[in-house]
Amino acid sequence: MADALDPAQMRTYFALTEAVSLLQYEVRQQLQSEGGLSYVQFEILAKLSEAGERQLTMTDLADGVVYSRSGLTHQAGLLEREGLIVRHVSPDDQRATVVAITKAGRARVAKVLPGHVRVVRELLFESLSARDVRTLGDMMSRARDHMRARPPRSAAPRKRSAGSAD
Amino acid sequence: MADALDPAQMRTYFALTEAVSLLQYEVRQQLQSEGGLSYVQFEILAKLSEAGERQLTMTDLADGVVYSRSGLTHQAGLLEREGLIVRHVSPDDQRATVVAITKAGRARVAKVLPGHVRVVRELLFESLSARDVRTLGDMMSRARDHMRARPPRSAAPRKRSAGSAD
DNA sequence: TATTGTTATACTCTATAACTATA
DNA sequence: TATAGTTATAGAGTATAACAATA
Repeated sequence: MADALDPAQMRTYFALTEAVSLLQYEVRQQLQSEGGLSYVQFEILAKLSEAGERQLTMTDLADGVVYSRSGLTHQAGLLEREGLIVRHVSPDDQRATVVAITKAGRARVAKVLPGHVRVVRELLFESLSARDVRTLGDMMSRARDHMRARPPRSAAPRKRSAGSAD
Repeated sequence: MADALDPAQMRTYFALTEAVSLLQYEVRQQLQSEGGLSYVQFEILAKLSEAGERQLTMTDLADGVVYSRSGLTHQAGLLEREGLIVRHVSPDDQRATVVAITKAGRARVAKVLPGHVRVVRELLFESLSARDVRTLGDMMSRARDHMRARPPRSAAPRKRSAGSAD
């Protein structure tokens, strides 16, 4: 029977998806109610925050988020309209668009971050010991790297390398 | 500094969300391409499958999935139109709607399940030992129970108990 | 009066395809 | 010719509010 997971795997898979789903639900509620941000918008702002001096292009951003270019353009448009980011043509490559977070953008992140952290801490970390946190981090880092390394089975997710084999 | 997670927590949180996000993305792709099902639709069918003889109402279903009633009605409508489920008035309570999976519904689940399991196994479990699976299952079960037990902070998620406070 | 579920509606998210401009 | 990004557009998902029917 190849098309079944063993009981332990089933239990783990369900617990994982359910826990993460509950966590995501709360996180989204918090970001929306306290900062008027969708999760994706928060992710974009957070990435720009982290970047510091480094100039990020639209492609760099799309790289992190699992997202289509047009979707990112749309979200960037919304954020720009709110004055949270600015876009300008890259001096290095006229085709590229450099995205930067504004002061207002940083302020917005600062506004929602405490609540965000509070939710994550109360929901997720409150039930985990320091040792659990390390163990979970190790496992998930490994899993993430494994998934990232895995080449897409069939359709290339038009990320950067266009699949000529198709 | 209460509004920050320690480095280990940050790493764990990011790894967890990123890994799960990658996994969900692949799972969704697979369900859509192999069975024309959204994840929510698959969840509904899976729940009905598991239920066996037990009769589930719309409310029972909404209970499992984090979902509004109208959203569930919408999805149930789509599934019924495809002949994958049937709905009829409950004999016990005339207000309630009993939902049941059809033969075609079971067939659809059987059709997508192997691929679903394959994705989960290849992406998630391939990088985890049997011991990891148990450990992860324990932690996530604990976290899930903790989150389920937690009363909503402010707005009651109109599930069943209507919040009279506010 | 409270509960179950549906309907109408509107809004957001996301992706595809066509397009422009630059390398 | 390939790449970066935008635009137009269309479809799916989700939620709110108003509603009907039953408990």
